Amino acid sequence: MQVQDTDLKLLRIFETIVRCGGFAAAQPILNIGASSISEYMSQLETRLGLRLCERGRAGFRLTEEGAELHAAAQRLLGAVDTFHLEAGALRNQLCGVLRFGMIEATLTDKYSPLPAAIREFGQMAPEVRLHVQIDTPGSMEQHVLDGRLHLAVGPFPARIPGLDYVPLYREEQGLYCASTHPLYERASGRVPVAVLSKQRLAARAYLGNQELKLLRMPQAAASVDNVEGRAMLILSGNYIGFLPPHYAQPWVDGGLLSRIDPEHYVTHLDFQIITRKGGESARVVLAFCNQLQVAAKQVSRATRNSK
Amino acid sequence: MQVQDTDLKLLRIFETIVRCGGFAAAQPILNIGASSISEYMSQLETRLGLRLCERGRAGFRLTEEGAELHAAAQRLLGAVDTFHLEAGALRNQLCGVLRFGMIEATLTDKYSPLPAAIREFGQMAPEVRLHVQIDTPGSMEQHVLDGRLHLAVGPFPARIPGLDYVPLYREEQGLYCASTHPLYERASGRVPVAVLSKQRLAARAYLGNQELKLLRMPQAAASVDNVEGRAMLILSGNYIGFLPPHYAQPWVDGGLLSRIDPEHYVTHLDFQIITRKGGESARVVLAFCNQLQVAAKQVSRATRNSK
DNA sequence: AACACATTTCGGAAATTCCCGAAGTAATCA
DNA sequence: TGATTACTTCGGGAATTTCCGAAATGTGTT
Repeated sequence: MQVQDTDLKLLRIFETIVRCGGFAAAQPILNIGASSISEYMSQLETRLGLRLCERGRAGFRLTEEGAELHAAAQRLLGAVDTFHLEAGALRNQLCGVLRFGMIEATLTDKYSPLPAAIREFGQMAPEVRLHVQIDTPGSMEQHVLDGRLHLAVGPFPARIPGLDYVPLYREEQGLYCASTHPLYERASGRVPVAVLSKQRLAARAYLGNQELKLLRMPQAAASVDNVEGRAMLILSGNYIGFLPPHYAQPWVDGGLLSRIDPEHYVTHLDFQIITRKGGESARVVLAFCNQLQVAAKQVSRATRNSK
Repeated sequence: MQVQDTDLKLLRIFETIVRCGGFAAAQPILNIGASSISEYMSQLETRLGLRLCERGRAGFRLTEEGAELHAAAQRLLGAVDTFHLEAGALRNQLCGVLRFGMIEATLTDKYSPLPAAIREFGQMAPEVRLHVQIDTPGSMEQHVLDGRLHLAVGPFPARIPGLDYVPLYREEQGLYCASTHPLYERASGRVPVAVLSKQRLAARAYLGNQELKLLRMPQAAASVDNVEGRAMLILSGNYIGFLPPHYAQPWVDGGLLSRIDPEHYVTHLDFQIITRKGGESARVVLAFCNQLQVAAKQVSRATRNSK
């Protein structure tokens, strides 16, 4: 096989099919007929000498090799986007596709600088298209390292050499329990650590044992990196867990959740920007990082004033 | 502009032209007519909206943007090669283009594991084509980081986070002066540091002040990363400097160079393999690294036995 | 068994790409 | 000044690519 110029098109088509989860779903997006899609896919498989996916009436499923090739294709297409950004920068134009990652449940945080930064950046560089990906910190670190993402925003407790970290803002984290939980009645008052440490905690895997140490627990009863999943476990009444207040508020208002001892159990998650070290970042990436930092400062100033 | 599939071909052509140093020289290598080359280049320039090079009877010269775009193109083409290696590995075949870098003047070193490793690797993976680049350590570090090279072999005194270092072998370094140098007559005997430190040293920039410290010198009289250039300065009679004995030997035999106090001024350069950290290295890269290590062990064993 | 659905195969028309040679231009060399 | 070199422009034919629709295939569903 030879990765020739034409193969880029095949890879792009493959990537879209995977993203859509099947030929049929990709058809309107690729805007070509079903027969063409089928032909391109078998062409790609022939070139690679690999079966990439099972398909047919039974449904669409990537083979193991298909999944790996998909990751490799994303890295390559990421490199193409990076080239595009760099070429645009040489023309003193900001254009191309900026790929960035963020963790979920930051949308409802009114202190998040992301919306403001995106608005400003969009006005400054209307030619730049954004590709946003919602993912876990660990996965985003990987993707920034291998070029699939240009940058990512989230809490990154580990410090990976090869990445640059820039502090951005903090998000408050409160400890919550459900109305059906034994602690619910006494939640608003003082709750000693000794009591807490006997509870079952739904912890975040990506924070390591940070949460456990704070609550003096030996181990987590459950670990979920997803906020929605964690909220579900807490709402079940079997677990306590940390949530961002802005996310928990609707349930607190509805009487389904209560914050446990807000005086004593406040922690903060430090949100950072990560970018790849070494590879001379395209100007667009720098511009966006800059916008993020400016927005973060504005938000924090506004917050202080309103207090 | 859009980086479309076709543009990869244009970039490849551009890269070849730059490597050849002109349209005319690239013509036989690309195997297409002069008119086609000209058309492709203006097509690329139009797409990018940039003038990439000056050409004409006056000679070929990259513009500033052209040079930057060339680097960006190399990174992109490097990513394509990497994809190719990864795709080949999924098929359990070792194929594609392996890009590796080395410093000059290791060819004449009979203790270098490179020739043996390349021979073995070539038999093991005949489908893999090698792209070899001779460069300075600093530049190779950069190129491994940004994906233009898969690995490099050389002395890397700095430890850059984001790179993996594997020790490979050591190269002896002797201190030399020319027959026209004041020290020549007494070179073979004991030469105190106090005398040496008054000499003018042709040092290697990439070693920092490592050589200077050894000789107790405040600063280098000249710095050249190139062995040939350093040899030239030493042969001029105005400088002393370190050279690998295998490289200096022909001049020593011809009475033009002499090694200074070999008993006391022996140093070693530790050659290492560098690869990129994090990006899951293609199996081919790992296989080649492995071959290098095996060859290094064999060479060192053979050396010990012959002593 | 009949049907619906997702994909594949096939043939072919339209569009595009590839690349050449001939003629032209501009700068240097003799 | 004229020859030479290095590239550019233009026209056009051959080859390839692109993509469609019609028919075929195979597999779950009813």
